[in-house]
Amino acid sequence: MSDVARLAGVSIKTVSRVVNDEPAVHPDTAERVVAAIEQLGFRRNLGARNLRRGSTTGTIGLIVEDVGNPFYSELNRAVERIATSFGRHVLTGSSEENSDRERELALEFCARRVDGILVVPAGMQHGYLVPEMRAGTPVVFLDRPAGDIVADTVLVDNLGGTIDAVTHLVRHGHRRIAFLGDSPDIFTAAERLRGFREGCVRNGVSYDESLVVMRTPTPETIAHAVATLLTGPSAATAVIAGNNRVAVHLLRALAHAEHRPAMVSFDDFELADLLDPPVTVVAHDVSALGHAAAELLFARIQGDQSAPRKVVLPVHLVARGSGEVAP
Amino acid sequence: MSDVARLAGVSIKTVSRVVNDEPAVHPDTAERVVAAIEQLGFRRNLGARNLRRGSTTGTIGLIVEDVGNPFYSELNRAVERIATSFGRHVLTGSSEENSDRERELALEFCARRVDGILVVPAGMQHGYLVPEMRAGTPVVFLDRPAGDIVADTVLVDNLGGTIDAVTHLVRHGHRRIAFLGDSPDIFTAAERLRGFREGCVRNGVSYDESLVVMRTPTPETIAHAVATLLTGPSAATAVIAGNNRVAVHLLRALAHAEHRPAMVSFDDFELADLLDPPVTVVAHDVSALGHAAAELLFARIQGDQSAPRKVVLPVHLVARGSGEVAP
DNA sequence: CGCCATTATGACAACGTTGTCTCCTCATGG
DNA sequence: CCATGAGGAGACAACGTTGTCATAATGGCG
Repeated sequence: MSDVARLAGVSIKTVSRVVNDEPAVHPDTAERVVAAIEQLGFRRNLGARNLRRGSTTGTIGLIVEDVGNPFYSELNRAVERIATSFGRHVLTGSSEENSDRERELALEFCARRVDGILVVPAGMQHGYLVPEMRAGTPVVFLDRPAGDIVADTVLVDNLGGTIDAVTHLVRHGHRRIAFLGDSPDIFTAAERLRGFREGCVRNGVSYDESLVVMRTPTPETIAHAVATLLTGPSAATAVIAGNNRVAVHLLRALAHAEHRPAMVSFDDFELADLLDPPVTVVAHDVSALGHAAAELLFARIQGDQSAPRKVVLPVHLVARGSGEVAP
Repeated sequence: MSDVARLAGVSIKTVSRVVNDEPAVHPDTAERVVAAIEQLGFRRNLGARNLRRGSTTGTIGLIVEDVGNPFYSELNRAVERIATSFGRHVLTGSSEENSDRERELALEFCARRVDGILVVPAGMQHGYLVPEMRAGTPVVFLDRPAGDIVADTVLVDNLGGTIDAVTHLVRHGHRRIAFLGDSPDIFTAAERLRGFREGCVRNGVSYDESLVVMRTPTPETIAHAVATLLTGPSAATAVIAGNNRVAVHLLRALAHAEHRPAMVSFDDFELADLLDPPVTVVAHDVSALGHAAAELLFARIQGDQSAPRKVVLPVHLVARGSGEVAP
């Protein structure tokens, strides 16, 4: 800036006035300054500006499990859309389902003075965020709740959705239903398992623990579950996939089976409607989840001091055929 | 920091020493300082730190068309992985295929003093980046080249891949092949169209412009193209989808047709292998694209001054069945 | 016992901006 | 001809850090 000032023959304050469109600068002076800026390729340093003005940095942090997972990238997009409408940018980070990494990212973002943080938590302990929140960085949890602190949270109806899935299958005559979920350490997985159990109870089907597998979905774990639970004379006649990753691996594991059992997937996923038969899913609006959480975050950023809110978004079962297969 | 200093009864410089793990601080003093930091929830301001040290901000910018598109989110993930290994964070932005928005994002990122920028360009004019690059912000273009400047670029072999697709279809007896591509303003779309034409020539098939549609893929535009080119007695017997968006819309438009023409998609996509018949694709390694571009960017950030590089990554045709349908 | 090297600490400036205050000039009106 | 005020511009401090240098207290050694 001082280079620009020297070249234009003015003080740096005048340059500052020009770049900030402040009034009371003579047009001729402004023109000289603009020319100098142009010539030197000057771009003001936003970091210094924010420091001096004590203003916000104009960024928010988003921590998810994996920005490459279509579920989270849709979330990312929804958040970005809201952020842009508030003139903010988004710093993203993947926790890789590792609570240390989550913590590291969150604290790093705070040190960068983001205006707020959206977290899909990996861990169950969030006490480390209390000082940051007290210091004025709002935090909103989404998809999963905070472990041990009270904070704004936006969830989907995991419990109800899974109950619906069970009910749907039972209505189509199934009594032996398997449940393949993600690691039970993950809130949504545990909650959906709870829904599965509750669904069994409500529908008068005995809950059979031997038909449940809760493990991080990989081609191997799912293939093994298929071999154990969905093969042979005592196989389950229907299966519920606990999330989109499980569903995809499950479909692949079943691709060459002579008979695909009835199936419902929690989470919709692209092309589910084009498979044969199309996959019945418990769908939820991922964009709505991102929107709701981001809107809540910006309300906090703009000073909303009301009590922490907990929002639960509805889900709905989309019957497409795979759940209607007779036992 | 001064609050911490006061509470600990030391100077702020000593606090600085403690938070930076500098030697020559008495253990007792350090302990008092740490306690004060703990008590006040102090977190150092990285913005101020970077300003004073003149060091990098530890962030890189990534501009893509849409962070929610699985293609770009996989790219995002690959970039993040490299960035993390270099201790950097990623600021992302979606240009929405709008060159003004791309420019706005890029200049904003520069003003934030990111260490470098990765751009999947939306526009064809990038002169605006020249001053920034001269000022020391490296820029690497990926998936598409810069419009009117010389810069590092990482592309995939669009031309060769589409030629392969045509060859594959011709080998299976097709002579009337349709091509559905994205808007011809997009480099990759134009390049793939060029590959289509070249493929026709090389395989002795007459290039028929009436079998080509180049438009932003939406359910409507694709349905219209299907009605026009893939229906009726003079319909093409095979079709090439110019990218994953086109492919998905195309599959949906064809879902209820009595007969699905032979098909090859440029870009692989999840579940392509599980459709009936599985979709033959021209696959390229999106992660490799992101990795290569990010590695190149970090080489520049670390001072590599060699001439701008242009990298073209190979693609390979994955035959799955949909391209093997007889005409 | 005095000197020097070492250790521990603080004062101060600087990073690149912007807010506040002050100063100067010139036109206007009485 | 002077008081008034508006318009234009600069000096200076401050934002929260850290690098440089200076200073004070310690201990070892001749």
